Amino acid sequence: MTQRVAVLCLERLVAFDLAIAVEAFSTARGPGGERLYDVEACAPQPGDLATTTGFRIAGLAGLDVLDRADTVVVPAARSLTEPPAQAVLDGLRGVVDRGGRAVSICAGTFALAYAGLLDGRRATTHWEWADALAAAFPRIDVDPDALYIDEGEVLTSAGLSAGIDLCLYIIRRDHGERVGADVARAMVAAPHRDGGQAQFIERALPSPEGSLAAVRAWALENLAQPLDVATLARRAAVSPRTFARRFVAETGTTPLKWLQAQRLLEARRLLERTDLSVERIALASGFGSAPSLREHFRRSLATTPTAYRRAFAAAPGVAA
DNA sequence: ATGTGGATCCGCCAGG
DNA sequence: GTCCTGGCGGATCCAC
Repeated sequence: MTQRVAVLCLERLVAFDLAIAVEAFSTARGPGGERLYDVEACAPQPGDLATTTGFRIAGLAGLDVLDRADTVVVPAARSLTEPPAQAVLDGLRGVVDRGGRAVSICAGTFALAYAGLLDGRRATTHWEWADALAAAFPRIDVDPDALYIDEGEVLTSAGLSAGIDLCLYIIRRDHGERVGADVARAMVAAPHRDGGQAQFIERALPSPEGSLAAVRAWALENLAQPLDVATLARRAAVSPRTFARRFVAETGTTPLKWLQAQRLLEARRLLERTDLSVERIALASGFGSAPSLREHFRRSLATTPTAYRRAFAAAPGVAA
């Protein structure tokens, strides 16, 4: 049941990206406190490796780790201005060919690109490298604005902290909202970028001038009722046009998309932690009807609310 | 499955 | 000249 995660380190590694993957996956715990991922860092040559920040990293396993990995994560590395060794490319492709998945953080996307895993697919990378990626690999549909992109067996993320978002997303997809939220809390990361409720609870400082954070917090408390841009704009005391513009600037997404993402998270939370009917949960999370909730589940999670609950609900007797 | 009315989004532009 | 605002129109998306 424990999934094997290999973190593939290449010369002149970005240490932060490595740490993201290692911390996130090795922090995830099941209901009994057991590790859900077995994380191992590897490199083309076992042993040690240079980072971009002066020090070296030691104790890395060899590429044979890839042969038994369910997931391979590639952090950024400066050496990726050139294609990695053939054995690295073969290893990456091998993971996907065996039904595993390949994940990249930041410029690690280049490794997946060199391996041909991104041809005909959407992908993202650090904004600073997006143009170079698109130029070098015309068959890849590069989206420089996305935080991360899920193409099923291949997932890519933008720079640095977007790697945290992606790892949390994967954990949440594998093991449900609750396990993801626990990892986020342990890492003191936002459970979902600019989403989730915990980050707004007992906010110590007043929101910065002009910020819409207070309106988002209010929206989170009122997800069950119909919310439209006009209503939110009125609460922010600006025109709908200005509200929409600021919203995108602050969150990187549009009001409706954000709202739907928050409602989906709430629905997942309720499915995992309560026995409420799907209909009740649909109403409580603001989807209005069970069919609407089902449609959103199908589109975003490729599953149904009932199947989701069966997979992720806390075992009976486990405290909520 | 398809259509329809309404909301949303986004480029554009004028005004402060 | 610059930045931000807010209104308009059309394409698109969404819910029913």
